[in-house]
Amino acid sequence: MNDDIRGLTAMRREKAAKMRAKGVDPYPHLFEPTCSSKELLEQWAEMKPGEASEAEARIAGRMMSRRLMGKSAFAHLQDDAGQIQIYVRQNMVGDDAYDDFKTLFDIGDILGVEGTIFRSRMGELTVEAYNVTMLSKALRPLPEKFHGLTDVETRYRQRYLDLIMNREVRDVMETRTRLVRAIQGYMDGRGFLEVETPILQPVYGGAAARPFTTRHNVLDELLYLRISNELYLKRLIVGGMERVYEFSKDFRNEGIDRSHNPEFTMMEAYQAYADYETMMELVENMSAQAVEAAVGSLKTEWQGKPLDWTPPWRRMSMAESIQEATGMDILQCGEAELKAELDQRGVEIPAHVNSWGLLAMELFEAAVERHLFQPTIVYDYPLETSPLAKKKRGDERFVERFEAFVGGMELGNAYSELNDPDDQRARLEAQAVQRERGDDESHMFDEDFIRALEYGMPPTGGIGVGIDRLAMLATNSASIRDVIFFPQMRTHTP
RNA sequence: GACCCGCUAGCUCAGUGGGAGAGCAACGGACUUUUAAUCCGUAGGUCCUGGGUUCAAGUCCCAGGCGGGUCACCA
Repeated sequence: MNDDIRGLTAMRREKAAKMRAKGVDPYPHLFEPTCSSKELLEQWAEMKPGEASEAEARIAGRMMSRRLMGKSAFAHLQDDAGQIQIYVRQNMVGDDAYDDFKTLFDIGDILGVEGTIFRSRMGELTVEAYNVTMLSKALRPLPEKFHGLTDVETRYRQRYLDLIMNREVRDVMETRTRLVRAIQGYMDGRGFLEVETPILQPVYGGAAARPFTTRHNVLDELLYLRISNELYLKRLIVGGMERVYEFSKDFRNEGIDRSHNPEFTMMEAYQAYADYETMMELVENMSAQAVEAAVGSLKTEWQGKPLDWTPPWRRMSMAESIQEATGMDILQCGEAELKAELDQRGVEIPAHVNSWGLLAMELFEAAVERHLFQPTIVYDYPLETSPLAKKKRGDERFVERFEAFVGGMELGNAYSELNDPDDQRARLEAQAVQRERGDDESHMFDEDFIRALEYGMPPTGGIGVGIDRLAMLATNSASIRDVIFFPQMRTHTP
């Protein structure tokens, strides 16, 4: 934003110019370190304070601190693996080089150092330099060394600065990557094939949400950024690919809060010749295995309370869960009683919530969902809530659907997938009616998807798991912004 | 979208209607095992923006911006 931060940037630019005047490039092309800070620290772990070695090392990193003491100086370099101290002595590097280090180098610069190993009297392993090279001159100053960078807005908007100053950020993101790797390993091991399906879709579906829109110029067509990849993965099941999964970046044009980012990651999986009970076992075992691989334990902490991922998870029907929380048996209640209970709880009922099933869902969300702390599977949802799920065997008021809740958040959603094309057509037509009544999040009608089902889809179980939320839970991060490198922010208008 | 809180030096933060401050970073000087190095000195401000009240506004009021939180929305 500021071209010159109170003269600090201009001063650093001048230093770069002075280097160029001496024939030294402040942005040289290559420097090849022989080891990392971490490797050195491990290799010399046994060295005692005051000891020195002839062994040489070449390291590189960002100078994070510096202590100038006349004719010698200590500094810390930070690299990918951590930090290591360097020692620069005038009669070792030479008068000119030492003077450059003092006057032309700044905290924040990226340096290359060649030197020998010793451990200081105070016990810190140190590289004594005989050569210090500027690898990249930093024109902007780093935040203060002790308090670092804490302003959350700056941390999100300038994540690179956050990463330089706050090591925990990278630890969280590394855990996230380990989760993803572990899930891929789990799914691959069960014979699933990882696939990719379109992000740009002419008809969006697979979820109830408002989409982002865009336009293809040459086709002159309106396109939607996917809110889900469900209908494409089911087309693959129709095509005879019996086990598929995809890590899908989905986009939903809704509010932003601690557990919602407009662009987020969902892992969806579909398995032929399976149903929602198969998926219950899958989500428990997959999540548990991923969490254990990522953080080393099945027992984690979430917002001050212990969380135990060990399968099997608690299971109850939605009706049971409502009865437990409110004492009401929704199976014995009509719409009027549900409405009365919602009124009493101060819940405003949206216009499109106009049936027993939708009212029951409303009550579940208001009274139960946020209290499901330990991993819990809630199954059998009212028919109207899920146009893509099969009706429940033996009770057609419900569908074979479950959601998994952890820490009061929805982690996953699964069905015995609807494969009767005529039933599917009827359900999507009912959604169209809902849409006309003002529910702008109801499903679009996807003619080609119906056509695919008309060729025959085997009985199938499917599931979607929120990867950002799993990462939040595994790393005890209170906000989804802490597990996404670049969370959505309003554009600054100066 | 509603309500609450925050926004002061590069960073972290004090600031009681009347002189805009500290620490770190920077700049100059001393110092060859320091590590929040130490010591002496210097410079650095759109107090988020715009109005208003007042003799006087960083401080009080109104509107707006950005962020955080709570709620609403949220397959």
